[in-house]
Amino acid sequence: MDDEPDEAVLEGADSLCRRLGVRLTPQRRRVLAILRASDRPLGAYEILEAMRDGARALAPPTVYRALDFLVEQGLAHKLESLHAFVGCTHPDHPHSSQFLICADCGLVTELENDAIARSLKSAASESGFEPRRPVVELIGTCAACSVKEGPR
Amino acid sequence: MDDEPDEAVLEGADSLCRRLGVRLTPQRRRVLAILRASDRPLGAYEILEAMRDGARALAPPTVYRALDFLVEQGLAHKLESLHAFVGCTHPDHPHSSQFLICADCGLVTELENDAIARSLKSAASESGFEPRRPVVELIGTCAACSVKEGPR
DNA sequence: CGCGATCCGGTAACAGTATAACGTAAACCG
DNA sequence: CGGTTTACGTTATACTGTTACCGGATCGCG
Repeated sequence: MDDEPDEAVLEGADSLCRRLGVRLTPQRRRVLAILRASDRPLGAYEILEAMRDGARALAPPTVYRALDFLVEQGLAHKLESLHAFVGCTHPDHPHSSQFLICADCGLVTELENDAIARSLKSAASESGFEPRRPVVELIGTCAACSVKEGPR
Repeated sequence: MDDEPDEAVLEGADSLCRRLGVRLTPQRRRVLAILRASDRPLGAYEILEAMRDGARALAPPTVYRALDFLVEQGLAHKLESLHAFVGCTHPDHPHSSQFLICADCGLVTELENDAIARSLKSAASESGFEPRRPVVELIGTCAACSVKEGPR
């Protein structure tokens, strides 16, 4: 059992932000830590709850601001179809990712598939469209759940 | 006053539903008409507003139920990143579509690109994932707006 | 026809997600 | 240091979507 690979990840985030010239404040770092510690996507209000400090509760904008920052820097992703957020599994380099979301067990897998990225990019440029933020989420059944439930 | 291509579209929807053995009730037909008459995605509450009949206002579930139906039959699509809905531009055959969403002017273009669909499907099956509902939305700048604003 | 099953839609209340607007403090930079 | 920008706390509120319950229409069938 590991002494937190988390801490290493967070230090990676620190150095990434230093490179980008942006500030990974304690608040933002904490939100990132919560996301990374979770094995599933978290809603903003779940994060809010996880951040509460005894009786003292934070307000939504605090968490939304931190999330905006993390998403902007590529340290986290928003899953539009779930209204939830995940920590990025490989934030070190810029990338466009895709998500496989199991409707049955909630498992989310982040892909970084070049063939998909390329086909998107080329379809967009055929229309003269300049993509900025791709949202690619496949909702379906993961391998484990397909087996469990049997082929339909 | 109307030779509206709309009426033709709605009749197409009628016959599609007959084929599918489902009922395109007046309520649902009306929501579809509103979507098709709009040149941009509409939120559920905008549709609600468009459906209001003088002083008499409908309640949200009415519209959400109609939208659920339309989306299920492929007559409309939900844009997850906008929390909004559009009428489908080619509902006649089952298809998985992709959307180009201009963050600047709001223009939304529906694509039906096989290369994208194939690359998604193959990436999914590599993971043993069985896709059911694809969500593919590219947020960026459309051709017209790219020109207007100039290359950055 | 009579009867149950099912589908559709009206209504009230509410749950969940996200933002606006405003103020204060801390960090950065000349 | 003084001015500017950035981050964060707080209140209130807007927007999006759902639960639960009910009555009426429609359909299948004996």
